[in-house]
Amino acid sequence: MKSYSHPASLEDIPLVAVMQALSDPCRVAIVRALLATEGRELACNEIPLHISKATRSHHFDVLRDVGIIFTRCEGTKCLSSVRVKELNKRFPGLLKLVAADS
Amino acid sequence: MKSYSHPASLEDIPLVAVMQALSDPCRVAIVRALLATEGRELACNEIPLHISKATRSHHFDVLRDVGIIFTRCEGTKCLSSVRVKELNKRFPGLLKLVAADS
DNA sequence: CAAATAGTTTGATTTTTATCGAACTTAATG
DNA sequence: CATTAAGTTCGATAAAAATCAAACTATTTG
Repeated sequence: MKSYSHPASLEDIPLVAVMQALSDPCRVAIVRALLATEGRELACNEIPLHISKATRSHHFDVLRDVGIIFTRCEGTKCLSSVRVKELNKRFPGLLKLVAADS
Repeated sequence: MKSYSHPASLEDIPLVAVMQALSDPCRVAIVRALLATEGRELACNEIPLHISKATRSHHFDVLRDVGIIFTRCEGTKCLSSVRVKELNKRFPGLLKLVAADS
């Protein structure tokens, strides 16, 4: 079973790193889709994106590496969710910004 | 006399564009320095950065293009400030996030 | 006016990032 | 057990971004 490595604490994540992670339309779409489920987890391919699965996998990596999402495996699926509480603590206002329609 | 073009309204600026602009440490340093003056303007070279003046000029361009800063010329200097009001309207919480020590 | 100051522009280079296809792994399922 | 489903990893490519030196422009100042 695959398992992912996540930053334990968001304290050491620099702001620029999360900005960089959120500077791609696909990744913002992912985060928004996850936020829209109100806590439910989503598998990678449950989010409609016009990219290959390799690229999709890459974008999830980027989001995971900076602590924006948490991913766990279940069977052949990997389910992700936004690390809402921790993000709100570390970067208050960020998620609200992302969730806004803009 | 040089003059700059600024986006008139921030309405059309996508979130990802400002995220991208703020995903560089130099640029975040610039914005923070400007915010720290509480409304006063700063010339490009009044902000300590370990980069050439060409690169510096480039970073100001990027910030200006997405509507984060406003620049006007006075003599040989170009004075910049953060478009606080407009940013707070368009992206509430963003500047607070940037200003935070992190 | 010559020199200094402040910044821009250009052209080149390097680094980073996004992207994909193909081969692979792991788990569920007929 | 063969197949399908869901992702990952690799290697390659292409696009975007950061960086600089050098030459340039415009303005102030001695």
